[in-house]
Amino acid sequence: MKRKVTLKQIAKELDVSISTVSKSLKNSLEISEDTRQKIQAFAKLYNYKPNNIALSLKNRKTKTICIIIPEIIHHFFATVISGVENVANENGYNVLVCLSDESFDKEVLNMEMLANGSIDGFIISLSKETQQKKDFHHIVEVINQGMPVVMFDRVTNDILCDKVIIDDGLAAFNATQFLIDKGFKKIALITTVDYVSVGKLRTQGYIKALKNNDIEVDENLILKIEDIENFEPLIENLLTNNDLDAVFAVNEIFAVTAIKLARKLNIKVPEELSIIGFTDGIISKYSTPSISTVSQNGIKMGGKAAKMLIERLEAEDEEDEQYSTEVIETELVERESTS
Amino acid sequence: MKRKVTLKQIAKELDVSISTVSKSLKNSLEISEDTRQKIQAFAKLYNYKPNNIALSLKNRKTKTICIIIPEIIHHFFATVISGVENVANENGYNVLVCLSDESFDKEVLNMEMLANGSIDGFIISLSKETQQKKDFHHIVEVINQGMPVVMFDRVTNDILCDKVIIDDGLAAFNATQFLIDKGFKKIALITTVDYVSVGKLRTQGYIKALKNNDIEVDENLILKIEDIENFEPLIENLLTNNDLDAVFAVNEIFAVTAIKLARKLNIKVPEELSIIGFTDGIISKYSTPSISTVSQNGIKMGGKAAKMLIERLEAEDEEDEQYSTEVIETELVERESTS
DNA sequence: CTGAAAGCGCTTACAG
DNA sequence: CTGAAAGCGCTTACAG
Repeated sequence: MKRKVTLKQIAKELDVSISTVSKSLKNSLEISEDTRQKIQAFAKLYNYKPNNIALSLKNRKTKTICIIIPEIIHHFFATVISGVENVANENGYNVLVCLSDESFDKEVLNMEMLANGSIDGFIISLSKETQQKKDFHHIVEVINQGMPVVMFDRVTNDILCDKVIIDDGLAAFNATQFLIDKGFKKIALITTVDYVSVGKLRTQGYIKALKNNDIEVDENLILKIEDIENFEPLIENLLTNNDLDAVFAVNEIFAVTAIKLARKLNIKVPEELSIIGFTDGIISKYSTPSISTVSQNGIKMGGKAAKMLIERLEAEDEEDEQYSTEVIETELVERESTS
Repeated sequence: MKRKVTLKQIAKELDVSISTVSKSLKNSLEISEDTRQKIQAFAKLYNYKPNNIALSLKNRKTKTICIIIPEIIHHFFATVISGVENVANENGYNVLVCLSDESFDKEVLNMEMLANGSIDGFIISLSKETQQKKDFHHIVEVINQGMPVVMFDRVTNDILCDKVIIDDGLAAFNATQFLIDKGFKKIALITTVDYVSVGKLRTQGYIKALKNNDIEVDENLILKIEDIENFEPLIENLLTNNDLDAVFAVNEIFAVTAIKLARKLNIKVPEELSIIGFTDGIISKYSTPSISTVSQNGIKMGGKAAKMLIERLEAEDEEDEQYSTEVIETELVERESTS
């Protein structure tokens, strides 16, 4: 077991100074061809690699960025990580992944712990609890310290920073319009409670589409789900008590659950009921029938977020306080659950 | 924008030495109650937090561990990350996630980049390509440098280190036996090529179960899939050309694809064909019919792996070179696709 | 062409 | 009770 070799050891071994070794390894012309070669050969032999931590301390940057997500189990977030990884690696950055588990405290803890020099910047999608509390002090603090933050998907207007989102309202509007164009009138919405930013926006898009087409908004057809555990009876009720034409669900789980319950209730999908989901994940693809859905390109979102963060990190002029919000386009993927 | 405050600045501001500040903040009894209080108050006011990088350099440990996985999109791996995060965080460790994308080169690059002081240890599941090449020099090197490595799921006997696995052979044996007990004789296997360690072991378990029950092993019923892209025709062939009683698939995707193709071919599942999958992921749960499967508790695997790594990191006596292999129990989850 | 010195931000054994 | 010094592993402006 040979420990990692350091400049100091090489210097001692070769009886030169540490500076000479350092410069030789960087191929500095200051050093004579001769000693350079000797030192480089020796270093290669001992497989010398500079210590990253020492470099980080010296350079005051770590070349690692952190992405904080609410849940890794959600396919969408896994997808975003993948996108972040790709462009981060391309640019020589490492990625630290933190899970908030939808908890405000864990989100705060993670940020505080890492803001002290461990990383160069954050990419974050807010936890539910944070969105509910509307307490963003931890993020503001980090930004005030001069550390760049890019928010994605679950963002807030209360914070000024770079953001990458989809147009949730428009996407929901389009999905609903798609159903209306098929001739459907009784279109139910299965959504989240309003404090989840994207859920609220999608609800608004749904309502707008109905109004635009002079269809009355029936509150009984709007199901806002709070508890992620026991929502099946609620959906079952919705399906049983209303003679629905179609359902628009704001995520995969709600959509696939609606499909399964419809089957149980002997409602044929798509013949008697059309269903559209949101997030083009693995469930939508492999469900039977497969689910038509609004695709949200997580890889692209993650890639864009990483790009924005890295550009800010490497910007020379720190004064450039022009934050921007990038909107990733979505598209409606038609599959078996509609028409 | 106030930059992070350092010990040096506090010392200057309060006109004491850096040592005094450092000690005061650690509540050292060496320092008088008085100055301690004064310094602590000041530090709190300026929200002083020690710089992690400096601590890492000083302590020669970073309190961060890295997990390298082949794919984050696989629900199972996402699940393992979650398990690692949990116990790592409980113990004050951060988690760096790296994706090898099943590529040998990316795996090597990731390890080499991080082995130079950035992290304290690795948790890794081998990429396909690495398993095919059987080239493990990067892992051996890291271990030789004294950095602990824990392998999970896709492991190799060629490396001595801590491991956490499931008994793939036994689990496959049990799943096959379960089908045999139902009275099925023509049981097909959809598996991976042999160089994927877990695929091979599962294949062996299947064969052993058949032999144990004096059922002839029919090579035509064993489908080894190499290409992850275009395997549907292969499965369709398998289903069409053999009058199967049951199918055992070594992962979710193969299982759900078999179900979808059976439906297309008008073969009723489970009435005419029973199907068992592997890995209790989200697809199995939400498929129609839902899929009976061998559950592989990723959270538990990840947690165990992290525990083993951290224990080794914090072991006093470095001489304890007793590596162990933990086996996580699996269970057969019965759902709609069987019987 | 080579090396001593200062510094990144911290800790701690040692002097006074 | 307080502080100067050395050190973690590196880089670089400055002397010689």
